[in-house]
Amino acid sequence: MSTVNSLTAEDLGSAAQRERRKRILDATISLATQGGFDAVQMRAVAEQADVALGTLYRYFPSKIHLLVSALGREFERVEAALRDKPLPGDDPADRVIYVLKKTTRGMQGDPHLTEALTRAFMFADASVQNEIHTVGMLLTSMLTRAMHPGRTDLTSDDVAIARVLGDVWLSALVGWVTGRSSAEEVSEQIEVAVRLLLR
Amino acid sequence: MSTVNSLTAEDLGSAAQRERRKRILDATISLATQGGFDAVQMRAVAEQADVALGTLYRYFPSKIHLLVSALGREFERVEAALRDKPLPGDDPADRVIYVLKKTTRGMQGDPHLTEALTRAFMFADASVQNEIHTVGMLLTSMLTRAMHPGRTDLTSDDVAIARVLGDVWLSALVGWVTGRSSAEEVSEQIEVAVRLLLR
DNA sequence: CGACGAAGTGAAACGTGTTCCTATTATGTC
DNA sequence: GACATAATAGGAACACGTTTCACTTCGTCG
Repeated sequence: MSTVNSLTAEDLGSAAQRERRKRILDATISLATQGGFDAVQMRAVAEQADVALGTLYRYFPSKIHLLVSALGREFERVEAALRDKPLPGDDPADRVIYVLKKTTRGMQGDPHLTEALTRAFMFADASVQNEIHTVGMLLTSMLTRAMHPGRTDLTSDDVAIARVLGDVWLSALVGWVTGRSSAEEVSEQIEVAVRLLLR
Repeated sequence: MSTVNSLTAEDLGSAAQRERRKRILDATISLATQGGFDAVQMRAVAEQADVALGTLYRYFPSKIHLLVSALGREFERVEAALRDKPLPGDDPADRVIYVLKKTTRGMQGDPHLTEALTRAFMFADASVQNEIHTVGMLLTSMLTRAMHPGRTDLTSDDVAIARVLGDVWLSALVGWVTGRSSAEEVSEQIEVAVRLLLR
């Protein structure tokens, strides 16, 4: 494999290494929360994580890898939190709207963090494929579960709809992050897309 | 107005200035075509456009402004080319697919250029609002025209659908640019979205 | 024509992502 | 415990976007 990858938690043998990785991601989230994309400076991350710059680059080969990995970890938390409880809402549309809006509200509560993670996600190129794929799968599976809780045999249309909804949600988020649309507009865009797609 | 803006063609009084602006955008497109986002280096653009670096920054306050402005100019060309001829296809779905696929094919013929412009569009923040807005309007109007040629009274659903389609198209393009999906997958994503939305 | 302000030039300098190199420290093996 | 290997620290150096500044050129007005 010639792709440059971030070291995942499983790759790391020793507890000290997992601990280092965690400190790095914590520092990333902390800096991103305070000042957004620009505040996540590699030297600052290294210092706050108490790690040398070279070590940081050994764990994450670029700032983008670092931020997308952090996004992945956050998304896993969200997905895990949603996985267990049953979702409110009587039909797929209601449940999907619930999930997307709840997630959106969560992100809007942390504008800087959201800005940093979204920008990174959008700027990522092919070398970040793995990390991106992780996030994409989590998003799709959150949406399909909301559409059909507990169902394992999804039609290709189900998956296609989930994908389109994911696209719309991401675009809306980018619009919000970049100051082009308000929180209400994001909400509305999601509702409209859901209404158009889930009947 | 406190926003930092690119100088638009209309702002520029003298012919020499319009000429400079054109040279800058030409150089941008040329470099982007050869080597993509990374190859569009501000010093290189300035040199190729035969303009001082400071002047380049006076015309376009950042690399992102520069690239999004270039995207706007390219989009205007495409939109103008489509505006006049009648579109093939008997129903809205066929015509929308025609427009999106034709545009997509055009962009895929110039992978580096597409990569550069798409990355810039996705990375743009609030300070690029105006330039982004131009592009967004062109895209929406291309799509609504494809849906209902010649119609002026569009329903809010028409606009909403066009917007969702635009989102899907952009996401698909980002996926392609970043090596996550193939040209066929982009095609397919578009068709699926159109099929789901236009009935 | 001459003066004055705006626009353009050229080059230096700064900030931050990234790379590289050497010395030091952990880690695992016999 | 001694050694080989890998991982980390520490820091210099490089690349490119961006800023700054002193100077020159251009266009316009009196």
